[in-house]
Amino acid sequence: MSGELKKGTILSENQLSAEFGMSRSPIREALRVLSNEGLIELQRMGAVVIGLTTRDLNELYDVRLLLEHFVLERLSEVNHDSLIKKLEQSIDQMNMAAKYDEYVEFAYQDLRFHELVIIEADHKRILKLWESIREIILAALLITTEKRFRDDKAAVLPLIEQHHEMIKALKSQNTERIQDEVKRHFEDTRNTITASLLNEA
Amino acid sequence: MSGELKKGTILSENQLSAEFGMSRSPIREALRVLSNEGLIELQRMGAVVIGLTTRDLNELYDVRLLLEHFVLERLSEVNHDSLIKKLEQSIDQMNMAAKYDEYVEFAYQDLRFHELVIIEADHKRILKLWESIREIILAALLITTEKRFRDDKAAVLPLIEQHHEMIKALKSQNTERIQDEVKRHFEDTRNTITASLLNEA
DNA sequence: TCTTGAATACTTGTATACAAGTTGGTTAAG
DNA sequence: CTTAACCAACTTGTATACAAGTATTCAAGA
Repeated sequence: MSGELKKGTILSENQLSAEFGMSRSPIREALRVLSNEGLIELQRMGAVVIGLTTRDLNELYDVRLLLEHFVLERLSEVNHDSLIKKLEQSIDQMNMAAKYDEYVEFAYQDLRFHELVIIEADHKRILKLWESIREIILAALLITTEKRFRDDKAAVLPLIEQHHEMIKALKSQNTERIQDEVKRHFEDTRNTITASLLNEA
Repeated sequence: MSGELKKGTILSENQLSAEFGMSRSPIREALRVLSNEGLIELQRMGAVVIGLTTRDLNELYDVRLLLEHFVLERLSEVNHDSLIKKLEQSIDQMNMAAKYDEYVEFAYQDLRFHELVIIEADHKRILKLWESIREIILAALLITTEKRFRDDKAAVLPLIEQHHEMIKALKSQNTERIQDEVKRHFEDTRNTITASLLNEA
């Protein structure tokens, strides 16, 4: 995802196990995981690195929006005080992370915020789908957030603000308002992520 | 899924490799796959079998509907003659399968029908999600279809009819009609599958 | 009787070995 | 010069070996 491995590169289990000083077994498992995430494609001989195109990132965000839309549809009409408390805590930690330039922590809290919402829906199958894209989204957020912190630190504030807006919308228990707010937020991150990831790749 | 392994049963790699006369490596991979599908849960020692509840099956159908809804939203306004031709072919094969009591072929064509629609959307990430539930849905269809063929063969006809209706709706290029038809079809299968699977489990 | 502890028989994770098959290059023949 | 065939160096999939850690059982002592 960082672009370190160029699209089309062929990875072999032997080569990787030598490179990382471990045996083929854990490498093999890692390759399966990456394949499930769609980052590599397993073929007869060797695993080929799939480059991330703008389209791929858009598709990733299609799925994020799809999942979160579904989840919020279920949550919107109920009161979720304990969820909101956790979300506020997460935002507080984002602020702390921004203050002390801890971009890893910031990215993690951003992910955490959305994950909390999904978990709240209490839907095993949806949670599985989330888990299947969780790592790749975390990776995207890490790369993007690092870049954001480095290039334009002030750009972090509107991001935090958007999460505040989502909480406000949640409190209103107005389904439409909630969905709008989430959609707007995702459009925003979608653009930022696409821009930073494709620069590096 | 057939209920052969009761909920809570603990599977060990050693035990399974002995039982199936193969080494731990392929068993291990199989367990990962089952874990990704949510049929077992990997814990520190042993993998525990997750029983399928009514709720689990409903959740599975939530996801099917979610995916197909998303896909059809994208397809509905365009003309898809080649897709429709393939879908009609699939229905023909369902009819053949019904005629000659080939329930495996029937179940496969049922799956195929919906898979064709998803493939047509040409969306990598959505296709990955589909692939992650494909096997479990096929298993469900196989069990259900076998039971349907055995108990009440005539019940197969409305099922075929529903697929016809979906094609008609697709031809109309009326988004709302398409979505309604798919929803109705899924409600139907959802109930049938829930009923047959829980009897056996 | 209950608790504690040690031994044993499991478990998984990783490393290595081997078999079967694919790819690519080099050599020999036409 | 081209083509075909063989060989060598790779590949993955599976089997096996080993190390580290965990659960359970049984016995001994409080």
